[in-house]
Amino acid sequence: MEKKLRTKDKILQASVELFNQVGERQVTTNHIAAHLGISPGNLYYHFRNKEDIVRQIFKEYAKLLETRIKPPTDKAEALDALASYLDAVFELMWRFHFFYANLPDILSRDPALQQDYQHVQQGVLARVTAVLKALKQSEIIQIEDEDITDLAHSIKLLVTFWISYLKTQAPDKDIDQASVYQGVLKVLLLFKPYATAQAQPRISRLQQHYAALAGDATLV
Amino acid sequence: MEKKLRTKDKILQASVELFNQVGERQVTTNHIAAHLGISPGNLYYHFRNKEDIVRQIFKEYAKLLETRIKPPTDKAEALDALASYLDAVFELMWRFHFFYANLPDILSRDPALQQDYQHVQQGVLARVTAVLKALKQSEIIQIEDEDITDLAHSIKLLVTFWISYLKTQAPDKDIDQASVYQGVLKVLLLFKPYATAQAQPRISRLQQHYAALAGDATLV
DNA sequence: GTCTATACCGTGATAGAC
DNA sequence: GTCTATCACGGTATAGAC
Repeated sequence: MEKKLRTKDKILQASVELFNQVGERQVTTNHIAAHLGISPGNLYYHFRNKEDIVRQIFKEYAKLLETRIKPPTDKAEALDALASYLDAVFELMWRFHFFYANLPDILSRDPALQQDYQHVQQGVLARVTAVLKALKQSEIIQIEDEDITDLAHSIKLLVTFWISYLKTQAPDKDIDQASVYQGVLKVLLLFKPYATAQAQPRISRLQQHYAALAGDATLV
Repeated sequence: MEKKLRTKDKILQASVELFNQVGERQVTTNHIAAHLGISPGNLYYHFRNKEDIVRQIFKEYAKLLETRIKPPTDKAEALDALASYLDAVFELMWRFHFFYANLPDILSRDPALQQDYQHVQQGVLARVTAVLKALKQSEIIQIEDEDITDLAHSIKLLVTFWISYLKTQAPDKDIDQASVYQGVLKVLLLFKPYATAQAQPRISRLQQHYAALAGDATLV
């Protein structure tokens, strides 16, 4: 199956790889072509320019986001919805972490991508809000309605810039799965002060689950 | 007084101006020189390269940070210490917002700056932690000791990337003072769930204070 | 200290042969 | 579809005159 990738797909796949490894900004179309052993001209046959490549990668990302993060269906288990949400966040953050490492820069160079991004983000905000409301309804957290949107934004900001934060704190250390899980853990900690007494143990268990995956790495 | 600026200082001052206006990445040494009506060669007489300029600007920033954010002296008024801290954060965020708009990118291009930054950040973390402990001691917030460091990191992350977050949400809107104050307000909201019942009204007042400064702008 | 002129290089992108 | 040229451009940086 892998052998049957068309050049176009190989370019996309190699791009994600290189972007994640050394950062989107540092990777040029020449690098991508060289990495694949094809000519720059060939790359330009398949894509108009580098932005075009990034945009298509984002499309793939957005598609995954949509399929993986479903709105909570039944009110039965809000905490399960949260967990599945966190898993999805982790997966996407890891798979496309180059994107998270320099988001403002990437967006500022491509108005079209900006549009797409903002559209996706509106959906994300709605879903986060929905999860929060479900958690409140299930009496897992106790929060005033007017604070929900703010908390949702805080969560979104934390998720969006967790990788960037890591890079500012320890630029030499490569991003690995454990460090991404640390971000998931931090999100959980934003909830903690809102947790009801009865939900405390369940949240603690979730916390331990992700703590195990995050390893014992400590921030500098 | 202004007229007596030496060329070197004029370059620094113009650089900050341009960086804030259009972003550090887009501004070249040529732009800076042209903006001042001097030759590129002249600029290179005063600075080795652009990184050198950015580094010196950071030094100025770090100096201000140190003089403006003093560790809380007496335990008498922890909440005052917090307020003065928030004011200082605002001032620096506003004055050097180009720096906050693309931190990972700027740092990744200059290992020397990275070093300086990390050193400064260690001090910041210590001070935030000290303020949090003082707030706990004054019974303004209620928090477990083991959570303090995590909260400090969350606050630091929020402050560091607030401008970046704004830019991802609404890239076309220019950063103004009100939008920076919205970030200050968000920091305050991170505290809210930890506030003791007795401190609630005082925190609310602080909140209103910054809300007024932040205007009624709403996030997209 | 300041200028002009210039060399150098990487990047993005295209034309035209195969 | 793919390759081999090849270019224009902009940014960095330096040399040498004033």
